Amino acid sequence: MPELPEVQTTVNGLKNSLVGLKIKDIWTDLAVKKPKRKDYNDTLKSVVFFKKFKKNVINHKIIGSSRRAKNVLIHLANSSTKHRADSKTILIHMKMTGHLLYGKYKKVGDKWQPAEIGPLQDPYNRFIHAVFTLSNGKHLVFCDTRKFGKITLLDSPIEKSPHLSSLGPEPLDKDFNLVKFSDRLFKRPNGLIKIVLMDQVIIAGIGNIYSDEILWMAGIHPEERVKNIPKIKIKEIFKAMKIILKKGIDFGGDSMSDYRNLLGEKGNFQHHHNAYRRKGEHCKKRGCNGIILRKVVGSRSAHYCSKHQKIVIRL
DNA sequence: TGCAGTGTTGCTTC
DNA sequence: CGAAGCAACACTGC
Repeated sequence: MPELPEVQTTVNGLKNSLVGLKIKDIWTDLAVKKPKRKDYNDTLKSVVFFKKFKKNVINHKIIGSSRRAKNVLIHLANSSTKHRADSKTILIHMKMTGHLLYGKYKKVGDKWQPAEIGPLQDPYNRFIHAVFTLSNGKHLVFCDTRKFGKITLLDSPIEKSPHLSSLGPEPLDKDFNLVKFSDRLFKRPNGLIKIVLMDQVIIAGIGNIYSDEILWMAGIHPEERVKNIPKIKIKEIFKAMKIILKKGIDFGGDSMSDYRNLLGEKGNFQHHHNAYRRKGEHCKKRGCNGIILRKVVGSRSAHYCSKHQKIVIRL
């Protein structure tokens, strides 16, 4: 589930809790000799990579954390004071069901569990597949029900890495303005607006929940083709994008499903949905008496108002 | 009990 | 090149 606001919430937690600590050990049950997919070869799902990863990460100090698209980045201090280019960055992509947790953990048999009573014991915080032991005796834990998540290591400069190089601009960057936004969308003039908004090459960080909410606010049908959207409506989408993503961050992310923050607690954006997962309910837009519909668009489920999000008829 | 549905992405095919 | 479909995986909820 994690989209830009959820990843940002996790990164904010990492900045608060982890900076200055050293990584003392790493455990995972994901690594196998022969990964099923080529793209797993440089992730913790490969035994060979895991060995290399440990060598590069253990005893290194965490100096910061940041977000790029839906990726969590954990920046490590240089391994050598002589070679600046040595600095490494851990990249974690949570995909569908991953999240990072921080606290006291203990290993019981071949499973890890929280050592103390609290939010880390939430049922969705089981399924632990990687554990970083830190120099203060606490742990950074990666739990991921469906095991789609990706953990890898980047050399600097990180933007050159194939894991990041094809990503579009950050929607919340101050200098990402309406003209740039429009230029990005029109790289896919025939694309359906919902699918284009979620295309990480066009713009980074938007997924299914936030695209539904953005289009609801802008009053655009998810299957509208980019080339058919009038300029004034492009501006509405742009404004809605900035507002909705910031609101997501302000509410600490969306925990309608399994997302939890670094301390294992729920976010609150799910209480403020206007479209996502509201099928059959009344539209909340003032003066609108539409009903929220659900339709599969590009093999994703789209939610939109029957009345104020209609396809524009062009003559 | 069984099966449809689930936030993401990258690979393959056309 | 772009669009579409599926596979990676395992659980929840009807």
